[in-house]
Amino acid sequence: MKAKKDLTPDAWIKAGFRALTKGGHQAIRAEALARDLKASKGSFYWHFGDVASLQAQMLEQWKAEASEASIAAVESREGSGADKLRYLVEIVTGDASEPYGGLLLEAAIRDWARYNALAAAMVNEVNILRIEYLETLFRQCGADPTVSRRNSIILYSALIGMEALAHAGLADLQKDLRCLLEILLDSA
Amino acid sequence: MKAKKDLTPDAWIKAGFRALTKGGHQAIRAEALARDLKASKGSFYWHFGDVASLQAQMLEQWKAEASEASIAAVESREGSGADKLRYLVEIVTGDASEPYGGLLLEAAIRDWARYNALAAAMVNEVNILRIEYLETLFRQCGADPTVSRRNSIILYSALIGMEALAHAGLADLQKDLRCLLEILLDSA
DNA sequence: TAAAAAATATACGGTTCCGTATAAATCCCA
DNA sequence: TGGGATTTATACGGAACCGTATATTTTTTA
Repeated sequence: MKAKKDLTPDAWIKAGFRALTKGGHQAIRAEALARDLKASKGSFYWHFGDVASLQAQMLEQWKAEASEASIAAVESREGSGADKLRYLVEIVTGDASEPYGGLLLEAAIRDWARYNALAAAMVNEVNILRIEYLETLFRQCGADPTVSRRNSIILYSALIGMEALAHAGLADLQKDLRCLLEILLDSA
Repeated sequence: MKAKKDLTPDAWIKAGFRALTKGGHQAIRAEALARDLKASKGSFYWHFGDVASLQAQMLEQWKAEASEASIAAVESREGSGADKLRYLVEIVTGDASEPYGGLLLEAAIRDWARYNALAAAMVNEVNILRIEYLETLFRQCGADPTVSRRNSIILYSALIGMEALAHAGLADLQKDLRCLLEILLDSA
């Protein structure tokens, strides 16, 4: 009468993200995930051809969500470009649901991208979309295209770098990034 | 007539840094390093008790060098605080002059720190020293302590983040960081 | 309700690594 | 030049993993 475990591919993908966040991309292993799900790797290999296939699906899923989530939240609000930028910073740095929001996962994926071409491609696509979106917001503040692009790169870079410092308490992600935003908005 | 290979501990440490830069911290493995050095792992285990011991020595060595190299180069020069900051940005983004392969190695160690307590401790120490040094330079520019600290964190964070973007050509490390520095210097 | 399909479990051979034990080579020096 | 110390190589057992092959169980359906 034991129920089938009903492991969907998505359950494995979620386990993959857990492993990735906790142990880095090398921790995404069929047998380790099976242990996590209290299943056997036979089950894993029924759903996926190999580990690389799971990883590819993880990256696809991340790309789809990472590109849209925050942007959609900001765009659903009315306000000036500066307001949207401020709100975006709050969302991205606040995000109390998970510890440091998706930033821990983001960092793990960024690390992954250093040693894997597919991950690098995905991260690059996401980076481009986000920077382009930031550009549009800075332009809405009246900055010219060159400055908008520069500001976007600076703000986005600082977010990435601050996350690493914030863990050790060296930076206050929310406060420091907010501060940088105001400096950039004033510098035009 | 074969000469003894005369592998010093340092040769293994250098091989460790090569592996780290190329494949991440998981690539620091006794047998892999032995292959790289065309030696056997028996030799490795004569010099080191285990892999963790090699890793610890790598981190110690990196910490010692990373804390001093750039700072010493800047301090050997005469000039205002702003001049020193500009020169520091040039040096650090120039990459080629950096010991141990520069920013790529740094990034690999930062990744390592996410999953290893000792690496995290070392990176934290280095971060603190660097940020404190940046603070002194900003104060020499006339900024008050609070602003100096904020600027230091922002500049340092942006360096870390931009390195990731620069690989894909999304950022021009030297140009964009130089630009940020000027914005920070003006914002006071 | 029995056969087919779907999902999971187990068993296997192969690879790579770890760390130890032991053998072999090389160097030093008395 | 020969024996002890140093350094490197080889051989071993054990662990974790991959991917496949083969049961076994559960669900569906005819």
